[in-house]
Amino acid sequence: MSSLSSLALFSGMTAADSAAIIAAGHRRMLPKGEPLFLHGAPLTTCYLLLDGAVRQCRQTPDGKEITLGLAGAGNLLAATHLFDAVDSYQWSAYAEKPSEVVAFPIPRFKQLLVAHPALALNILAALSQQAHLSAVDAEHRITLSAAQRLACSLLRICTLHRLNPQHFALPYSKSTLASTLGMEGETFSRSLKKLASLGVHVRGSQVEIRDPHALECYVCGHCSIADDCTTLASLHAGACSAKP
Amino acid sequence: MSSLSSLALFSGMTAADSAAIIAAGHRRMLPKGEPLFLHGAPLTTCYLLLDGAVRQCRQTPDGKEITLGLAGAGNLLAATHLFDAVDSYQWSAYAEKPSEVVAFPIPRFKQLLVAHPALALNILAALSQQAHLSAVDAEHRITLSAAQRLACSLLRICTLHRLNPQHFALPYSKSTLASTLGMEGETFSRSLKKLASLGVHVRGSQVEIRDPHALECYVCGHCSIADDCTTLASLHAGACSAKP
DNA sequence: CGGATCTTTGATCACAGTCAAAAAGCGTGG
DNA sequence: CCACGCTTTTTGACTGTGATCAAAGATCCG
Repeated sequence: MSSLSSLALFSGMTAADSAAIIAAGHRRMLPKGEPLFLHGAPLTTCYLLLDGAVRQCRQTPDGKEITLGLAGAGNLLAATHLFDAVDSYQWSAYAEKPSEVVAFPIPRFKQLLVAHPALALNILAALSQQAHLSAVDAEHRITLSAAQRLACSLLRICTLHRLNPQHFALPYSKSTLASTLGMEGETFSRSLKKLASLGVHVRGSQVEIRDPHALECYVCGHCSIADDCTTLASLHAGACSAKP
Repeated sequence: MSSLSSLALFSGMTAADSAAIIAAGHRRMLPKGEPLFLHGAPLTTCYLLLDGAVRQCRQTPDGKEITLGLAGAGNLLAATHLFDAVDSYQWSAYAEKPSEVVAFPIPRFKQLLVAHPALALNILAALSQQAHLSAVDAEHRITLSAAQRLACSLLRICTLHRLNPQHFALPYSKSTLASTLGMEGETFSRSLKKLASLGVHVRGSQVEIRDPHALECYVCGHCSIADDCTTLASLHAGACSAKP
């Protein structure tokens, strides 16, 4: 990794400290599609994702799969289990792209938490933010249509990856994105169609959002947390705007 | 309150310590229907619910209300905001029944956290558990039908309130329960009908679950976290079984 | 070029939301 | 004890959305 210090997990820490923490784990490459851990397996290790992407999911007894979320570089995986009183993984994690992780035995990582209070605080902040996001997500599933959720997701992708909404490539396959949004591939495809009238044009993985503001009106006017939406805030701040 | 020590928040602490914590806040009675705090208001206070029930909810700009959850005695309200970096409440809270709360100014409460590490750990455990529950809930909304979610909720009510499934009274109005489950009153009513064929009989607020095990099969066979379901575990342990 | 996977399109269906109206509870006051 | 008005719950008819199944197009990669 070029810069560990850019990871939120290490914010407010010295380069020496973050390097020492990384050194306490084992680096490992994970080919695409490989599991990092499996639902129900004994809980031994938590992982810091340095590069790539990991999909976390769960299966019901009757065979349906639910995608819980997609983790990117800088995310800590199975972090909630540090404070949980469980002894097995509560879901599975698979590499969505070839990924690089650092594996920490959980007891070892707990020692690190004690030794580095800033690390513990960063993790708490991340967990809290994540809880926030999943609450927003749950609400979206109730109040928004599939097309609106898709639109929200497109905007979020732009801000998160610092992409230019006027022209960018989807960072994941459409079916992966669909499952992240909790919808079927067919619905995803049809929803994209609906957004065409709002100036969203798609060819393959290339996306063009003619008027991000129009999309925003289409979505955020129905969202109860629009006031505190980080995506919205950075859109307005021009974090991913093309026009200089 | 008869016994503070029975609250999960104070588990592992001396009676003197928990009394001292309580003494740091202001006790207050809240009549039914009154707001405890409102979405968007400046974040000043967190609350410990000693008795009664509080419904937490949010409104979308176009007027829909989403119930986030129902808190009972022993719950800490706005606790996530202790670790969040927000300065206003992210949702509203209203007394569902006449309730008794202890109000803590947030800076004061943070001091208490430092002074009583056990308190901080209990709160973390509660937050973690709550995150877990809301994840389960989100999944249920995707994978289960309204009738199945209702059945799950009935079983959970029995275990949580230590009620006898063969004969108990609903602790909240049907419309409140419906909104907790994220469904309309009409759907709730119709779903109750569907459960009749599984031995669930309702007259007014009196419920009779002839065969809890049958209900369990109806629900949990489709749930990906059935293995680790606390409701299920206590059902099997006979925590609320009538037969001695 | 050929085979595999991913995506789109079409047709159909089931579920829960909506609107409207009837029925059941419930507390109040005569 | 009953009649009254109010709220909550139930029932009915209808609608919209997204899931499902099936098949046709794209796209990718050897």
